[in-house]
Amino acid sequence: MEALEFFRLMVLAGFKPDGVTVASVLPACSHLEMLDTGKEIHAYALRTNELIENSYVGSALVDMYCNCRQVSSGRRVFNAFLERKIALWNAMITGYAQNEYDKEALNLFLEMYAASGLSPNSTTMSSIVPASVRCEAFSDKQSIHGYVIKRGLEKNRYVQNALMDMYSRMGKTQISETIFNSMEVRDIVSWNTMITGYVICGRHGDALNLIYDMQRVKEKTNMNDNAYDDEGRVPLKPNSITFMTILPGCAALAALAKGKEIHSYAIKHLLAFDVAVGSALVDMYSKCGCIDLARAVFNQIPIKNVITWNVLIMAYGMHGRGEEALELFKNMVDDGSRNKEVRPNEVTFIALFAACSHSGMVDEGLDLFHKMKSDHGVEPATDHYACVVDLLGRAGSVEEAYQLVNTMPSELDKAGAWSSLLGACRIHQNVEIGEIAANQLLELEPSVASHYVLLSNIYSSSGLWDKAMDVRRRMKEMGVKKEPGCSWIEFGDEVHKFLAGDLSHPQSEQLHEFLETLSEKMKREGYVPDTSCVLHNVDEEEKETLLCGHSEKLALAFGILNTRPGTTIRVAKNLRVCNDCHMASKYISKILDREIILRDVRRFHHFKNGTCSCGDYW
DNA sequence: GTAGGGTTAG
Repeated sequence: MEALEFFRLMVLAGFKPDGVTVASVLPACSHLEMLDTGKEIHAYALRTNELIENSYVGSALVDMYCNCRQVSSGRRVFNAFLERKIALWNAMITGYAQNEYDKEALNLFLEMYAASGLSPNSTTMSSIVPASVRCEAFSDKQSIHGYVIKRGLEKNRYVQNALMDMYSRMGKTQISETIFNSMEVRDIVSWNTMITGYVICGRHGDALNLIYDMQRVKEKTNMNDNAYDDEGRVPLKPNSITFMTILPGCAALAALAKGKEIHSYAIKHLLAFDVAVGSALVDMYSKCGCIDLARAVFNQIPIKNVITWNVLIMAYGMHGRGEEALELFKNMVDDGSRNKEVRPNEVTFIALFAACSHSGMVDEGLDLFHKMKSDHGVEPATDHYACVVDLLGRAGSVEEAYQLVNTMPSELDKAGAWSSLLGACRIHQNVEIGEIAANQLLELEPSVASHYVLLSNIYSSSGLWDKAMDVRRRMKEMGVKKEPGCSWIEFGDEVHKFLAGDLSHPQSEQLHEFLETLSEKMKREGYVPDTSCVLHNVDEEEKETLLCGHSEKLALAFGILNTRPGTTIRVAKNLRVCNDCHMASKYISKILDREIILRDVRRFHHFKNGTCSCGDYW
């Protein structure tokens, strides 16, 4: 800021800023995204031949325009230069790449090479590598590594970081590791890139280990000081990017113990109260089944934004606590009247409708839907319709839900709404409307497995076996495959995964035996296996066996067998929980006196003493 | 010049 003020004073006082002055004040405009001031300086430079022919001024102008997202203005400045130095080429290439004009960046790179005879340097390559990664038209990505070596740029930290990222995104984490391990100097970006690489390929344990290592290296470098960032400081403290990379991984895995460790690091590094990290923590706790911890973290974040609130509203909704979600929304609106950072947005309403839907609060949800535009300025979009159709349909008003789909504005995509409607028809066994919805969906999204599965289930639960088989056949013909059911549970340092009917787990035999004995005990208490979700053309006894192989039951059995009596069991699943597993979990919670927290793909089920927090409404 | 951006129904 001061630099800019100084510049103005200088001009006002009659001094003529030279190229050096202008080229050093422009980066300030660029950094602060002060486009108008930047334009003012550009206009000033245009009045002086000496200035506008200065290549450094040109590069700074290109950079300023591109940083203010005025890429075409940047290109005009670039074009005006006939004699182009490498800094000018780099400014334009980087400008393109940072605005994701990847093809343009690559074309300019080729042009630079062909037309000017200039050799790309490390700056050029650290923009070209990410641009080529994103650019689909550029297929032989790995060849760029060879090119980097040919140019002797493979020892540059920025280029190495960019290459590591490239390999991670190509699924070749091992090569990223090789580069990372070979680096003489690593900075925070190197570490974060490697951590991200591990998260991308699902190696969460390795990602976490790297955060440990990071802190050890920090101690080492404090002594010999061979790693530094741009300002020459020792940089190897995790930053907010580190935490935001790893926390969603913990959330997805429902890895509570790991999440808590990360939380303690975040506290240690004074980042737990950062709004972005804090929001990610709230989400992590919520998705690990700890709604009260999520609330506690939320309460401690001093400055919240709309995402922080949305995360918590969503969390209460997922846990079936709709009343509290609405209460939070009131607080949010209240807070938003003073702070425009927390005004409800389109995601807020999705979270609210989901919360109402999970808690059967139809009237409250509809009321919000009718007021969202008038009271909060949020236009109902296609996703909102899909949620409200779900809200109505799930509660049994299938006809009304159908009417809502029909009254949707024509410009909106209806696939989501049809899909909600189809789901409702499955729950309430409405063949007629289900067929209508399915016909639309099989037209719009012929390769989505769930549409076929839902329709087939609607038919078979109404005894229309032939039609059900027909849909299955059609699905097979289309080559559409259903995502296999998968459940997982954190145990010790690892997350154990189970697929439906999985026999690969080392304790597999023991788990199946245990489930069979348990099943007998449950039957004595009144449990009747619900075989309706097993569609195979097999007899009842075989259906029961198939049910025992459901992934959530296997994960649950694993948890019970490997933890002390009374320990709460937390299981997560990639699909919705099936009727029978839901029922069985209720019995198990009672017979074995265990709290079971089961997260399905949409919401939580807290089983305790024979009942579920969802009230059997899901 | 290189790393991420957290929340989203079915």
